[in-house]
Amino acid sequence: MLDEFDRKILQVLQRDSSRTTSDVAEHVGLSQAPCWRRIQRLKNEGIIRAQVSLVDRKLVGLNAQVFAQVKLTAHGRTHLSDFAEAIRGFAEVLECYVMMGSTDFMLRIVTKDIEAYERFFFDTLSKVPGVQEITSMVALSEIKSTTELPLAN
Amino acid sequence: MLDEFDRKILQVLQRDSSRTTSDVAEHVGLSQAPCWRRIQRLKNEGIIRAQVSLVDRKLVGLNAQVFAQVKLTAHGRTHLSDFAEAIRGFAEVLECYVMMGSTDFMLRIVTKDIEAYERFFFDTLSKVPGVQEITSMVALSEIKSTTELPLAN
DNA sequence: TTTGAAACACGGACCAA
DNA sequence: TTGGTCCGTGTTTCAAA
Repeated sequence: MLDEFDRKILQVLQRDSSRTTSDVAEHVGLSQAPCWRRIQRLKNEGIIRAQVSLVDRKLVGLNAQVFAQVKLTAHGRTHLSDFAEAIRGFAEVLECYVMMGSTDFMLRIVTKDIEAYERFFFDTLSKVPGVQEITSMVALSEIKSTTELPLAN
Repeated sequence: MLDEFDRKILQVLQRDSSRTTSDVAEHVGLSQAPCWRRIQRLKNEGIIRAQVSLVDRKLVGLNAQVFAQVKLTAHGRTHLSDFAEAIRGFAEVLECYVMMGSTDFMLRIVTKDIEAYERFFFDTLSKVPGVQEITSMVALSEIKSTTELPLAN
């Protein structure tokens, strides 16, 4: 579905989407027009989902990062979409995955500091209907954090 | 450090950075030139770290997502930067955080399928010097996944 | 592949609050 | 100091020929 050109285009753009079409074209070994058409197609097909600015977490004062493992009650599991809906509404939760195994969900949560997490934990997350147990794991520092998917092949 | 205008600009751009300066300006209640100057400043100060395209993981055939908790040996912990260096070199590892508490690291890993993860696990991750124990947690589905930091205030 | 019109980024000059 | 309003130049997009 993706040929070598597409992959190279995506590799460039998921590193820096501010580069011009001709710049990308030169880098992947195409001329400007066909490269532009490919990028359009990748956008139309949803393969390029969005083009966003990445903001430095620390520089805007969001110093706390916590992973939370959430278990639902038996009743909560039968109303999973309610839980999902609630989670999507929390700006502090950047990621939430349904997990295989003993814990039901894995969340990555970002707040100003640990006190702010504590408030989010007690006032918001623990009050979501169906939540049985939450295990919080505080991240101390970041070794790697990227949005680049591994597209090499 | 960030006033109301800056915050609004960042909110818009971390959702869609393809919008034009005048478009952003109108949205935040500024005119084009001062808005442009602010965006430049945010880039220069590193608050806007990068501008990237987000690629749909499933549509490019990366179907497996795994969280791995890694513990190091006592010796490994004294050579933490070697471990960090190795991790940064693995394209499959999108995120890696140093954790507080019993597990040393939390990794988010993306591969084509579970078999590919298995290979990465045995052939690569478990062979990194200093690694003592790895607990793998497979993610089944995604409830939320965003790069938008919570900037409301 | 080339071309061209329209839109846009970029950045200076200058004034007003 | 920061925003507003001009202005021009050069680049980029995008859809034609």
